[in-house]
Amino acid sequence: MASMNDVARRAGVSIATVSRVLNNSSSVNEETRLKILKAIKELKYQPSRVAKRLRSKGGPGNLLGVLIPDIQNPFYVDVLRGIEDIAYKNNYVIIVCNFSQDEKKEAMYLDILESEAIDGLIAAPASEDDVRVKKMVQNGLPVVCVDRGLNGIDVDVVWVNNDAGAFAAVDYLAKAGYKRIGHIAGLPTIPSSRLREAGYRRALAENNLPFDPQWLVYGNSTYKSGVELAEKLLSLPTPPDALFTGNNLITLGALETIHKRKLHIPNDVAIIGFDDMNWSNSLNPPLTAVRQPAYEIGQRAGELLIQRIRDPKRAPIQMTLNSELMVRGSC
Amino acid sequence: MASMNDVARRAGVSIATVSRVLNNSSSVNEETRLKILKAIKELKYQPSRVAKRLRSKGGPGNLLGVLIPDIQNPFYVDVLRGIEDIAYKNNYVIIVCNFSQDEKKEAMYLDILESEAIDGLIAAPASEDDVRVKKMVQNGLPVVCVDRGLNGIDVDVVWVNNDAGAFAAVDYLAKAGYKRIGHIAGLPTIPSSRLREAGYRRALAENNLPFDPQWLVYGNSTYKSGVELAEKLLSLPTPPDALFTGNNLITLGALETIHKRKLHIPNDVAIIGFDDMNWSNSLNPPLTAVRQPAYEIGQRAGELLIQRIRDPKRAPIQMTLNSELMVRGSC
DNA sequence: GATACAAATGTAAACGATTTCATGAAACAC
DNA sequence: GTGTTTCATGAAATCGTTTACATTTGTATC
Repeated sequence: MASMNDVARRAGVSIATVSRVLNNSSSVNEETRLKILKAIKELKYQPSRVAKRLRSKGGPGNLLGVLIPDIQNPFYVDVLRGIEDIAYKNNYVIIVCNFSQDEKKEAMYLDILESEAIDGLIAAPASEDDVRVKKMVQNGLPVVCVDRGLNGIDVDVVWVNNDAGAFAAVDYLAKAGYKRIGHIAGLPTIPSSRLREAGYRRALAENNLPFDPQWLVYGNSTYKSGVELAEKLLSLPTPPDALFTGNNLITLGALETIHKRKLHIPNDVAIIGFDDMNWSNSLNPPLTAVRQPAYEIGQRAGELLIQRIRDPKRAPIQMTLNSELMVRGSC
Repeated sequence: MASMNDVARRAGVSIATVSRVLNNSSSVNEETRLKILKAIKELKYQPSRVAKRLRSKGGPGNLLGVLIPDIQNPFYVDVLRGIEDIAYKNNYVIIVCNFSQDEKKEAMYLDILESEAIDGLIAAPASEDDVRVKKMVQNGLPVVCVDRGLNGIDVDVVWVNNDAGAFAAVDYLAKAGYKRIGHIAGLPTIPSSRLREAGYRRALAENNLPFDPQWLVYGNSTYKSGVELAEKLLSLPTPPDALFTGNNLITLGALETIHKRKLHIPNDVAIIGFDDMNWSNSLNPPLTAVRQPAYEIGQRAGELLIQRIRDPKRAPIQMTLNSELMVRGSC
């Protein structure tokens, strides 16, 4: 790899001049300018982003960190896609850190990101009291949260109205005549899980349905937890006649259990899931789901982050996107 | 962020000694050693990976590039997971480059990766004649290919036996009595697509089924292409009575079309897909599919890459994992 | 007691860029 | 002709490491 020095030598100028041409920072004679450009082409010179990053901290290192809790979850993959699209368009690359809901792994990744001198971070923190992420914000690193906020700290957030989305789903079930609506919730440490649970409870209350604690179970937001908790609910003496599942993976896991038990949806048990997938229509039966605009969440987060990198003093924005109930055949 | 200089000052030694302690590269007095460790702790010093990478090229910068064609494809997400697991265990982080099957974007990303001074690359190149990836191999960068190889270049590859997997699927359909087996193939520029097509043709031949070109269509391996090409095949005067779909997304797209047309699987049309998903069982009906061990592919690729970084002269390995036909209800 | 060697540490150059400051030449005003 | 700008460029410091080389001290060898 040719360095700036090689280019300078070849063009017969100093590296300072080369740098000036590259950043057209100040006036340089047109003739030398062309000489330098020629040399750059001939040597196929490419500036080293590493050197640039080391030298000008706080300057544009063009590197972002993305911290997500579970890359198996299609929701985060879509968010990631949105981020990547925006990042790429702005000449940023992203380091993907999947911490698999493991706080130790999360901490390790945050250390590394700091050490990599990233320009900004998009994170779905492990909890809203996530000390490590909070500290990074306080240290002045541009941060945008997705799906979850941070307690007591003003930070950009992009999310959906989880409470309203959950309410819409459960309300729909109630109005459709289901009386024993169960809920498989995600990790209670995750704010969005709690908000969805709140929506669930509120919908029960407003429809005068009793809340029965045995029908509310908590898992860790994985496929496996969906399988097992559905098993648990459906084995009850009086099992729910409808399920509201807290996310993508839980839904798919629950479906697995329902099918294994040869139960008919929606006659034996109805189901509405939080998170839509573009193949929800091909499920058996087509799944009714609360759609989060995941890709768009990623895009918005990416845009906010790049904005904040350029203007660190902009006041924090909390962006709430709308969820939408996609009614299909599963209830 | 504290630097090595700060540590040195605090411990009353020179930065060289600090560096020696950190890399325990040569003997340093136990007493000063402890002093330094204490200073490191007090200052919460963390070495800068950027500076390290700049200084010692070829040394361990602990940064890998991953170049994948389509992050929407669950197959690659699983591969990515496998890579990430291994990378994380070895203190590497990965820059994820999703080029969305766009060669220009791929080229741009490769430039950037070079400029980021990555230690190694795991790539699913756009084609087996991918000039840019080839050049990186020739330049001595450790590279492992997944899912696809490179023509005329000896390079580590991890993939499955695509031909055999496809054969097994189509052979199964034939033996089950289907006579008009259609195939929605992926991009013919992708080696794995061609191998799957070869397996398809071979299975037809060995079962004495005529090959009808109108039942073989090519798309770009996306969900959308699955929707549209299934539409095309099923609109033929004599439509296929069974479909073999070339990948994950094509399968899901084809299912969408089949359901939209209210066709019954497998009575109206049977389907076997390449690529399994852990929720295949929840599809309508449970999907028969050729399973690729995607997560394991990622792990193996990660291991090979780290090996190669440590020993660049090791002879290239081509690792072929087994695919498996998961028979369920869709045929 | 001079020489040699090992251990412990420091000095300074390098990696590849950016950026401040200095310098020289040309242009202009008086 | 001297002084002041302006334009074009170069020299050198800097970012935070690693590492080749130099230096100091203590100890073993003859």
